[in-house]
Amino acid sequence: MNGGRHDLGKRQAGVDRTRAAVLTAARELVAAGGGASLSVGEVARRAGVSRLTIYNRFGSRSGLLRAVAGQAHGRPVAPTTNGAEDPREELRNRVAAACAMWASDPALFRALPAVTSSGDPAVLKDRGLAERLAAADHLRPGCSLKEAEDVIGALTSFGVFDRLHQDGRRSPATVADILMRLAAAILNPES
Amino acid sequence: MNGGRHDLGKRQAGVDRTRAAVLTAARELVAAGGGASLSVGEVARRAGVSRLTIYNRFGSRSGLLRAVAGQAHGRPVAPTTNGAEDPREELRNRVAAACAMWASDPALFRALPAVTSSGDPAVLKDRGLAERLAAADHLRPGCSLKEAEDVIGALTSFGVFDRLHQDGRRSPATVADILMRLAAAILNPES
DNA sequence: CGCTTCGCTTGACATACTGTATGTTAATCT
DNA sequence: AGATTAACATACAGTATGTCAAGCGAAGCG
Repeated sequence: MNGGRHDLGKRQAGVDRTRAAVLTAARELVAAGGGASLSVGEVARRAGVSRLTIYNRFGSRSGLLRAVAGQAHGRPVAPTTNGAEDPREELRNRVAAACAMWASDPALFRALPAVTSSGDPAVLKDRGLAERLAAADHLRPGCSLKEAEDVIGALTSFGVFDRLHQDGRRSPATVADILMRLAAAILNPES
Repeated sequence: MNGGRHDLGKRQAGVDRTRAAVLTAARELVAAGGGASLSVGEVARRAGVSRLTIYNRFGSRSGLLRAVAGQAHGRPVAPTTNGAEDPREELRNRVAAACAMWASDPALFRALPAVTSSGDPAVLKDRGLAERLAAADHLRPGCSLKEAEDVIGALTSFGVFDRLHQDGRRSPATVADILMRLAAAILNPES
């Protein structure tokens, strides 16, 4: 016996559609500002499903919000432009990718931390980037590996982007330029 | 007529003590992580007052949390070391003051935005600082006034400090040094 | 001293949300 | 056909926020 597990077959499509509808509704409501004061019933009403269905799919209110956060942080906007030969080029790609991601739905990312109660989970944790910069001798003398990592993490965080983005008055590309000028503080000035 | 207002006299001390006890209890509970899931009853129990007293003082749960945020952001840690003659020195003081403030209770500031649902209210808005830097020709050529302001705001935000502070593994002074190196990106390189 | 004011308390109450339990319906798979 | 599963409705316990009414006690007033 396969554990009594049934093959859902055609019904799986309906299940996925239901799950997607719930996640979309929850994401919209979170982005609309109702982050902390979001009720499961409201999500159910907007998604056109029963409240119990949400509990069956996601277990609890926290589970639902965690799923929203996971979905938001898991969708890469840029086609993962890694693999550049020059680590400094990789850094620029990394900064640009972060800006593009945050710009894709600022309201959502602004409301998410109030919901997940765990700081930005290092959306794109590139621990290797700082090491590659150091290996290529591109780090400013006296700048430790840990400092480089933390500075990159801080500069690519949503909070920094959001302040520089200014509700769209600056383009994501302009923000990325500013961030790269700031990131120069950890780079080797010569060449 | 003074509106029939009674002079509280000695009782005013008790009122202030009650208010302070409530605010302290709420601040501790918020810092303890119960930011979003904080109940008025829990605060009342910890403060040793009635739940209704909190409603009388602060009107509502939101009012209480707003009072906590206002108190936290309103207490200057450094004796407002403004008035330096060199704007660049003023910038350093500003960065150091921000670091000292955030370091005074990181857990509280970490939990606050999840509660006030309004981003950091620009704790120390020094609009004049960027203008003084520009007037003294200390801004990097091509760096607009708005960019300077926003970069200063971003670098002195709690989120950036918290990432660099690393739960105390870096001292606030070290964090301030890193931030000053980053801030050099908006300063005029010559002299 | 009598009286009033005002902060604070207790108790009860209406409403809303979370999470669980029970049972039903309809669709799909074996 | 029979088993299985997603989704449904209803009801329930527990807890949260706010509101209302009545009362106590300390400090002020005449």
